[in-house]
Amino acid sequence: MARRSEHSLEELKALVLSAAETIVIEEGFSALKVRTIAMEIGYTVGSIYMVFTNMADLIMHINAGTLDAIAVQLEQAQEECGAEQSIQILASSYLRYASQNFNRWHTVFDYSLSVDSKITAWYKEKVDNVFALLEVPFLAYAPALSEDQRKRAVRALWFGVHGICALSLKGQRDKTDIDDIEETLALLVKNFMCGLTPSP
Amino acid sequence: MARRSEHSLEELKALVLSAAETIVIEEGFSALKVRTIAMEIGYTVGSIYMVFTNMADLIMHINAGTLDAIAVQLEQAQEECGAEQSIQILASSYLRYASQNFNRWHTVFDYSLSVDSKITAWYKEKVDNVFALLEVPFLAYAPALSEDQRKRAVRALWFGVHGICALSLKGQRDKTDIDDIEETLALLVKNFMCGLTPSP
DNA sequence: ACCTGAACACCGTTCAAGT
DNA sequence: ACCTGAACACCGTTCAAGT
Repeated sequence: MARRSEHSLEELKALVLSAAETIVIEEGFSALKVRTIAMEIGYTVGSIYMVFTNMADLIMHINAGTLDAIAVQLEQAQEECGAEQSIQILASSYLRYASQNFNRWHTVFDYSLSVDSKITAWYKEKVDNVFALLEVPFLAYAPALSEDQRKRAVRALWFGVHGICALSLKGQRDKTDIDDIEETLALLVKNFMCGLTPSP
Repeated sequence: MARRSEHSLEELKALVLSAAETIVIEEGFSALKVRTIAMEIGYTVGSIYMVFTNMADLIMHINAGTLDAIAVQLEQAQEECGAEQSIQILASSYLRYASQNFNRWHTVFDYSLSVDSKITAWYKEKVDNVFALLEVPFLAYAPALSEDQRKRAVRALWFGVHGICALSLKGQRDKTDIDDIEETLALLVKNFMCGLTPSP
């Protein structure tokens, strides 16, 4: 065989990425294997290494797509309302995304721990993009804060929101569970915002 | 060979667990392999399966020890002071443990995701034990809260504290980094506590 | 009864060989 | 130039065989 040339390298890369995303979404990160991807797209294992340097590279691209999807979800959630409610809505939206796309969402944080400083600039940009979305309502809520103070406040609250999502979404996830997590999330946001501006 | 009988099964189990803990502490979870453990204690792979049903079982025992160590660290940190400062100290102590024992600490949360509802009662008890420690200062700080409200507040703040530790401790961890994380942690705690009791 | 170690069914990655 | 697939160096787990 060899020399099929049915797809360009770019097309092949897209095929691999798409198949890999489907596997992660449907079966989770632990089900992602080179041989499975190859079978799924009708190529052999070697071909995957033509378009991705290794699994870590492929996973980083999967996670980049997830970060984009998270940004889209957060953008869509924006409404005309007060700054505190904006932040509440962003937190709820983040929880909703994490809950409805658990495997995909989880892979982002599962993986970045094993990367060891190989995070590229374009990837970091996608992370920053999500954080930039979160900063907006903070600017409206507490305009008196310095940029450093605001960035720290965003980090504190958002890492906190993520922590609640991550640790809460481990067990079974039915509708009542999600409502309960959302209530915990709302408590964190409410208390935090209250402390951020003692005299509104 | 065979029939060495140099150690009882209990002693063997302790040997395996101790060697495994050392590997996790020194090289991290990803370096933990049955063959390495076996070599380290002078037995062969098969012996490990005499005392642990599989790797998941062994890891759960490693994590149980880590949870105990966290509880000890939090207990030792207790001081004679106000309730809010107590919580600040607990949060700092948790960060200190996570930072100084990163590999071991990280394994607890790395792993529990892949367990799939196989968490035994005695393990859950160790988790509850840590949470019980955290509840104490909340009882002093906001005695008016119902038990449900207090438990939710503890979850909200502590999952938040954990989130900050987990996401912040990924990059390089030098002393200035830790100070920065501690400041973020303190902001979360301060704001949260302020919101918890609007009129103290 | 205790312990071995070969065997099995997996992994990710490479690269000489084909067209 | 593109693609294969055998080969390599790993994994966790099992279990017939030894003493």
